[in-house]
Amino acid sequence: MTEYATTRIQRKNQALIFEAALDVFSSFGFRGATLDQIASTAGISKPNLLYYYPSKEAIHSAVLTKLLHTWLAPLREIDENGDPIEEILLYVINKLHAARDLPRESRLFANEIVQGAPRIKSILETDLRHLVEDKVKILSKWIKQGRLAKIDPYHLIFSIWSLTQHYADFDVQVQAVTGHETSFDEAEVFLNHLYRRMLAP
Amino acid sequence: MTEYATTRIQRKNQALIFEAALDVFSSFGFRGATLDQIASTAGISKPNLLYYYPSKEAIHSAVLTKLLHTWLAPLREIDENGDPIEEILLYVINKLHAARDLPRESRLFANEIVQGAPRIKSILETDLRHLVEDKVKILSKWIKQGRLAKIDPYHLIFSIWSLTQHYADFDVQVQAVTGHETSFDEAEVFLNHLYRRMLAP
DNA sequence: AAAATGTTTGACCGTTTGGTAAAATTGACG
DNA sequence: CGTCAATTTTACCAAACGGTCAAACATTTT
Repeated sequence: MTEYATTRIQRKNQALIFEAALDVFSSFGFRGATLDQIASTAGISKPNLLYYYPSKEAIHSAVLTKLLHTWLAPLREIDENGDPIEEILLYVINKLHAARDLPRESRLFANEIVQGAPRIKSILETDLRHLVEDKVKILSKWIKQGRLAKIDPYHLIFSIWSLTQHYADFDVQVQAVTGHETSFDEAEVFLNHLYRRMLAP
Repeated sequence: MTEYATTRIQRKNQALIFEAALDVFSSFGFRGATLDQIASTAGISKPNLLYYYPSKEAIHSAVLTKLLHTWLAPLREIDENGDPIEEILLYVINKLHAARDLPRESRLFANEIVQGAPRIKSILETDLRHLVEDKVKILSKWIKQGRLAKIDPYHLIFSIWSLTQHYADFDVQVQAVTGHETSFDEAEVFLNHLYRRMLAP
């Protein structure tokens, strides 16, 4: 057995810890989460938890970095060679479905960013920034070609983030105001109307 | 002097505490804020802080309830007798200016809501819900009269909240991606385009 | 100026928190 | 089965936390 192999037990526990950490961090933020809570959610003891990760920071960091890729995947898919409006709408709908299906991931990042992103600021300034720059170039080209309305491509991307993630991050408010479970079908109809109207050249 | 009078010193300290609490709670959330931090920001000692408020919860609650009215003021101003699109755009711009001028207030509520609004859920379900119901009626009437596009009025309101507050709540991300201070003028142009296009009957 | 009231502080308390040490237990494997 | 490494637990620690208390200090009232 080599130095870097992971045992069956390690894999099982790391998966348990990951799920528990995502649960707890997304619900209470970094500061609000406790190791005891993560440990008991994972069904293990606190010292056992710290056998797998050296510190609370390390757990948080592991969860954030592992999920960042998943979280940005839909944006990567915007294809230069596709139809502008359909490509953007596909992104919008993919992000909306992500808000519906992965609300914990959404809240994890929301919690971090609303408090100044102290632990992922550098990633936002490099990886995310480069990715957005790439896509902004494509959007700008489309606009120049007259295939999209003349809008600021940065704000277009921000609008998609805010409108879709709102249904995950502020779901309690949405439910409190409407009085029932959030209807993602209604949201989809609404966003479809919004973006088709806004983006038409 | 009557039983309920406030002295000069009380007024001064309560103002200091309020500012400090808003600063700290909006930056770190309820759990992340500490009494020591609030006290030292206010320039007083912790026991002195607790001379004015009985507990951390009480400070947080005082700040939240005092600001809720301010925070909802722009929505109240939507006027049944005005021009639909202009009334809505006025609300959008007012909310955007609130995000620019009162980012602490915005983040205070964002922090609370993203973690499930444990301390203001009941207010959201009553006061906020009733206010929104009122305005939804007006919007529905406008739509029925053919003066607005056929959209879900609830989602219209949610979209305004998310698009405007995004510039306050997720400002670090916006700045990390663009590389410069957030331009609220650009945001205003963008939102103006978005809502005029979307709302036209 | 004295008394009464209002304000501030240092010292302290019990609990929670992130984290550690070492022993005990379990599992892998020849 | 025995041995060695991997895993888990018990008991614990120091710091940070929300909060208390009684005494000191300041201000207002008589």
